[in-house]
Amino acid sequence: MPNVRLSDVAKHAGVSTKTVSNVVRGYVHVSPGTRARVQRAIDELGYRPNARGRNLATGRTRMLAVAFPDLRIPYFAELAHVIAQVASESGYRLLLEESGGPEVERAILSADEAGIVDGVLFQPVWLTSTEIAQHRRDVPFVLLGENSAPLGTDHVHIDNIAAAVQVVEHLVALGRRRIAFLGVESPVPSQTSRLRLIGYQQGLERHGLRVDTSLIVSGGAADAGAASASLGAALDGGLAADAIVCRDDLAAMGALRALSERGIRVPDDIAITGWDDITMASSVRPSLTSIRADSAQLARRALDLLFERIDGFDGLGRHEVVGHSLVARESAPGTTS
Amino acid sequence: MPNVRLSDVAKHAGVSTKTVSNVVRGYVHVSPGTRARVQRAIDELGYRPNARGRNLATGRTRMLAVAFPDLRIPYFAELAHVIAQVASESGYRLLLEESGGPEVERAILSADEAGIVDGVLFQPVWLTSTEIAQHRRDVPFVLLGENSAPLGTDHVHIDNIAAAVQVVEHLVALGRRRIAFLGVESPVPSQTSRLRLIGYQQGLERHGLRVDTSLIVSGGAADAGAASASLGAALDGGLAADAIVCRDDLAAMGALRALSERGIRVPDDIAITGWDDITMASSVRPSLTSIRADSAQLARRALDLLFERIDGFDGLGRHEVVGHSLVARESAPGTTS
DNA sequence: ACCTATTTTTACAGCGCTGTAACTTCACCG
DNA sequence: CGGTGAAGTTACAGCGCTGTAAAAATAGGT
Repeated sequence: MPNVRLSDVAKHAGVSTKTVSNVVRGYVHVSPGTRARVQRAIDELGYRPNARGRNLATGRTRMLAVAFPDLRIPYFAELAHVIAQVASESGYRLLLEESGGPEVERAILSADEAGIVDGVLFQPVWLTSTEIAQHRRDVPFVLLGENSAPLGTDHVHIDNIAAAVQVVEHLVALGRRRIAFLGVESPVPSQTSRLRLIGYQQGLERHGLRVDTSLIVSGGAADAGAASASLGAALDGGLAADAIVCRDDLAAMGALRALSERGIRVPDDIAITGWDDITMASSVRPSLTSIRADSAQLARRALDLLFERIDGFDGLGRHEVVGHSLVARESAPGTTS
Repeated sequence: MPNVRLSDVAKHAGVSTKTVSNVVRGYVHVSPGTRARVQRAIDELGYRPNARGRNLATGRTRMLAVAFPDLRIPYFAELAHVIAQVASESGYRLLLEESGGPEVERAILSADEAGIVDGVLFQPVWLTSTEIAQHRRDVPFVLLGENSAPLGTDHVHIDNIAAAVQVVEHLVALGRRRIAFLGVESPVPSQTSRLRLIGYQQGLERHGLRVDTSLIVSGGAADAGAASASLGAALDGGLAADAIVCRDDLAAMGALRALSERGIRVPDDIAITGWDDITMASSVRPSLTSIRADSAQLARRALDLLFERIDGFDGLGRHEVVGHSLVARESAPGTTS
């Protein structure tokens, strides 16, 4: 059974192909009679519109790529979910692109094939703003996350520094004074970690606490196992802290494990905070105090900016900050609780 | 700057469009001289092949859809990651389709638009085999997971029943006798839960243990929070168990929390097993004994079957079983440890 | 130098659809 | 009852690429 085409339907219904197209597309100005006749032909022949033809004719695919480092990291998976939801409301589907390394990030930016997707949502981790700016790009894209973006590029993120300050203040309010930081990549910290560290530092300084580099533990970014090992080693090496700001929830979960193994109680002996508020954060014991980005808003804004670009907007890059909040849970309870 | 097309390159290089196409495609029979000349033209004009045109001409898109219930569930996110890896080795990209409900599952099966993807990997949860068989499908697809598949459809899965038996035997070897099961959906259990329950039951019977329905706790499938609540209520209601087989790792994590809240020690008082061996399983404390599907193999086989279908194979459905293993960890340690 | 076999290149006809612009039809009005 | 404008419909030219088949160029003998 050869595939049924628009023209077959047209012939069968005795109308022009364009009219069939109009019916399929739901164009308003089609008389009820014609519409019914065409619809019958469609049903009788079992016609299905072919997206490839349409894509070529319209120059659109109604697909967006989401380029995230690694879907196995819950934060990205959960964010992808939200983006998929919001995008589907506008009739867009999502193409997965796991970047997983600098080369792949570069490849995504300068994809040598056009026309696959209408736009890209990209969370760079390894690439710097300048490098991003250099790569030509024929597809509209919007950057997500903490990496600073070049002038011409849209960018949506939360205020990491402010959030980190907030975390420190939360801990200080709890009476903690020796506040460590866990999860800095080594030897080169990611931009994400950098910003969070800056906020951490600012938070300490704001309260007259000295920044003690021995309290900064590297290793274990977005990797609970590694975080557990790193923190474990640090603890065994004499790390004396009464709170730990973790770079992300996975690091925090690793921290929980390392502490539990050593009989250190959370939050009694050491308070812990995570970051991202992944679903799991509320289910572990103790549940994690964490920074939650307003991801619905993040997705909404990022897609709006992207859609504008797709529609031809070509102005300067817009940099948008979406809200975040500190969710206090057992690992570093609110002062009231 | 109007987009550069194949024909522009051809003109610029003084060759036919097909020759340019041959160069771009890496076709062997192109003389070095011509190839160089064309390549120069490509570089000079900044030409990028347009996928839409190619898709239409070839009738392929080199994209596959992965239709999973919910990416926020770590097992699916991690599986999607593996599939993406394997697929990309064959030059395929992945389109995300979160099914999230029976209607969407149905929509995915009988998608009324053709030509978006070359094939679909589908893990149905709500749809039954008969329903799946009824839906016409113009795109090749392969089913993943436990739901039984219709005769004409390929299907890759692990042996859930055997794995569940194995779990029970592991617990019995640990000396546990009152083995509960947590995470059955209510009122209608998913096929997944059904199979695991069957295996659970078989395992018990094999050791002369009575199946006690009061030990079967419903609620909390793939939802740690709900699992914690369900189990908590059961415990408070007098559930007396010395081991709990959880439907999945998320349920197990919920169980850990519920038990910890009540001061019940794991595994001393109650041993716990999970299922899926998500990344987190090894990082929580106690780490989770879990069933690990050989997901690399799962992805590999599923894609191979799918590729065969895409290449025109039209035989009966193949049903393949891939391996699994029980990973013993702290929550239900091996007898040797 | 001539013929055959092979490599390299080309012309051309689509793939299946939509945008444009123009055409036809029809209701409505003066 | 012709004129006007909107509603409904259509012909046609692509969108950018590749498959086919055949022509042109080259190589390999004798």
